[in-house]
Formats: sequence, C-alpha cells, structure tokens
Amino acid sequence: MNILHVMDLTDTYNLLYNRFGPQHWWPGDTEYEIVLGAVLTQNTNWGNVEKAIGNLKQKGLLNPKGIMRAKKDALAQLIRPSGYYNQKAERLKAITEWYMKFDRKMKTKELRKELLSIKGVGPETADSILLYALGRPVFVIDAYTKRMCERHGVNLETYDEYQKYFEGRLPRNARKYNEFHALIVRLGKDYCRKKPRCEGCPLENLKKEKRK
DNA sequence: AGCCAGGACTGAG
DNA sequence: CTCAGTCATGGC
Repeated sequence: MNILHVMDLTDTYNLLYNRFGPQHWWPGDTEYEIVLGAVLTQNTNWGNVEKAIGNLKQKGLLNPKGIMRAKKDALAQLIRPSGYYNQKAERLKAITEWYMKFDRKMKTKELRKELLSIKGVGPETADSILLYALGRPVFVIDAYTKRMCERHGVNLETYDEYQKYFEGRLPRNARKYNEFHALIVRLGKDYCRKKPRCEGCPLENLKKEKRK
C-alpha cells in the first residue's frame, strides 16, 4: 500500500457530473434483470449483454423460474452474444438459486458474504448486485476505477483496499455511489483505457485548479 | 486485423 | 500466495 497523494473524490465527482451529466446506469426493467446483467457483463461489452437479455426476454425466460427451468445448454445458446456462454449459463442458475431465497432483511455485509460464496460471483459482481439491484451503499470497484486511481498516483493492492479508499472519503449514499461509478466508466471509455490516452482528460483540469 | 469490453476461477510453482 | 492461462462474442 503506497499512496503518493490523495485524490479529492468529492471534487472529482462534481467535475465528472458537470461534464457528463447523469448516466442512467442499469435502468433494467426489473431488479432481477439487473442481477442477471451483473453476471452477464463480466468482462463483456454491455451491448452484447443487451442482446443476451433480449433473447431471454423473447423466450419468456427472464424470470427466476424460467432460468431454473431452462436446460443449461439451451440457456447457453440464448446468451451466446455475451460471451463465455457456458460458464455464464451455470452462473445464471447459481445466482438465481440465491435470488429466489435470499433474506432482504439481512445486513449488507452478510449479503455480500453470501454472494461471494457463490461460484462465479466475485467482488465486483457482488457489489454491483448490492448497489445497482438492491440499492445498498457499497462502492463498486472495476478496472476503470483502478486505472483512474493509478494514473493519479493512488496505488493500492487489493479490491477491498480500493473500496475502503472510496467509501472512507465519500458520504455513505447509494445513489451517489451508483452515479460516481457510472461516471468513472464513462470517463474511462473516453480517456482511460488500457493503452493510456489521457490527452484532454477532464481530471487534468482538476489538478491545475487545485494548485492555484 | 487486432484490441478491448462494466471478471472470476483454476492450477502451477 | 501470486499469476499466467482460460473462458468467447461482437464492435470498432
């Protein structure tokens, strides 16, 4: 753990929001659709996920009973466009088993533990479900978030360290966590991919203004 | 024609 | 425990 300097996350959020506006992330028709989307989008372009969800909806399978009733191979063919379709077919069934009988009154920490025990559900997928489907205040860390931090001198080791970094510096507000994460991805698509192309990145302006 | 996308699991060392 | 390999389609 080696923090060179601290980003002002509130300033960063405000700047991104003023620049890009609300992102309307995960406007899924139902809570369950968001849960499935969280699995389907693992390392996958969202456009491909929409095709897979569209196929499920067309077959009337976009509900827990439908997913459990469908054969794994048939399910796999329907979600083909989202890639990794064999593993994702199993993961959809696994997350659905959890979804049908989880206790909504459970504390966020316990729910997270449950989710992480499901095969195919890692920290980002678990947190996406908690935040975007269930409205719990957990900050979602993804590749874009880490890249943004690293390019501004914040180098942490693990997922949990990054999460604590954000949650510790922002008010505990699910709606803002939601919007902030979406804005970071929006920023990343334009300026913060694997191959650095930071020219014109709005966050550069932030640095300059802070120095005055 | 590569490179990349809103990751997670497995097995080797 | 770290980490390369694996899973796979579609858009640009």
